[in-house]
Amino acid sequence: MEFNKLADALKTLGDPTRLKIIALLNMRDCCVCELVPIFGISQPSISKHMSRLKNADLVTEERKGQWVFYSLNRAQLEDIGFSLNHLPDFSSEFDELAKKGLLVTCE
Amino acid sequence: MEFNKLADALKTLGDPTRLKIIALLNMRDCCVCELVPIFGISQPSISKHMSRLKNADLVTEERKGQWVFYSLNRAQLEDIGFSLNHLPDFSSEFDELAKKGLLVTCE
DNA sequence: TTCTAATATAGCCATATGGCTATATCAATA
DNA sequence: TATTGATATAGCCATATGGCTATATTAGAA
Repeated sequence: MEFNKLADALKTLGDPTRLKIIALLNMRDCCVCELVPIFGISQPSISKHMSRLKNADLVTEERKGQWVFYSLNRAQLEDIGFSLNHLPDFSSEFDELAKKGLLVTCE
Repeated sequence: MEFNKLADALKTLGDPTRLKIIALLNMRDCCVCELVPIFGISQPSISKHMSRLKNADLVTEERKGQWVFYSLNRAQLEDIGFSLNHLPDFSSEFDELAKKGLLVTCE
């Protein structure tokens, strides 16, 4: 792992929105349209965050039909020495989504 | 650990200069006048970085005579889930300092 | 007390960043 | 094919950031 890439990965994690996205992905893969109502910011803003996370190799993407699902790259998180165990539990966000019928289940 | 403080600590680590300072402090406590020649940036710039690291509780300071020595706050690094084991070895920087007679030893 | 070395603070500037709206792209469906 | 829903990209704007110089502060030495 090149040093500047390590620093960039940490900087990328160091934004509250992106860090919470990481915490959410730790529980369940997500697509952009699920994250938008959770954060209450615009779809392009979420897309930009995902792009940045992807660029730092912290997440991977997989298209499923019209959705793009994002997953944690746990190997990369391991490589930069970051442990997910210290992140808060945001599972209630998914309960909220489910209540509103906004959970996207695929396959 | 409050979530925004966690994010701020990661963001603070995510600057190459500060991350290298953390790696250096992992080997040996340092004062500002040692870090200046290592990084080749101005003394106020180093001071500002130390101030930011201190503000994120990542380091502590202790004045010893005219010097201020900075130490890692290992408990805080533990709390944010960051492991020092993945940082490169920068011990040669101290060898260089020693060669130039710039190592500050106190007590 | 006066001078010097180490450190911190103030304030400037160019760049990066995180939000936004508008628009393009891509996949599924009518 | 035409439309609709999901996502990405382009480009704007206000704020944060990391460098700098100038200056203040603090501690030790002359």
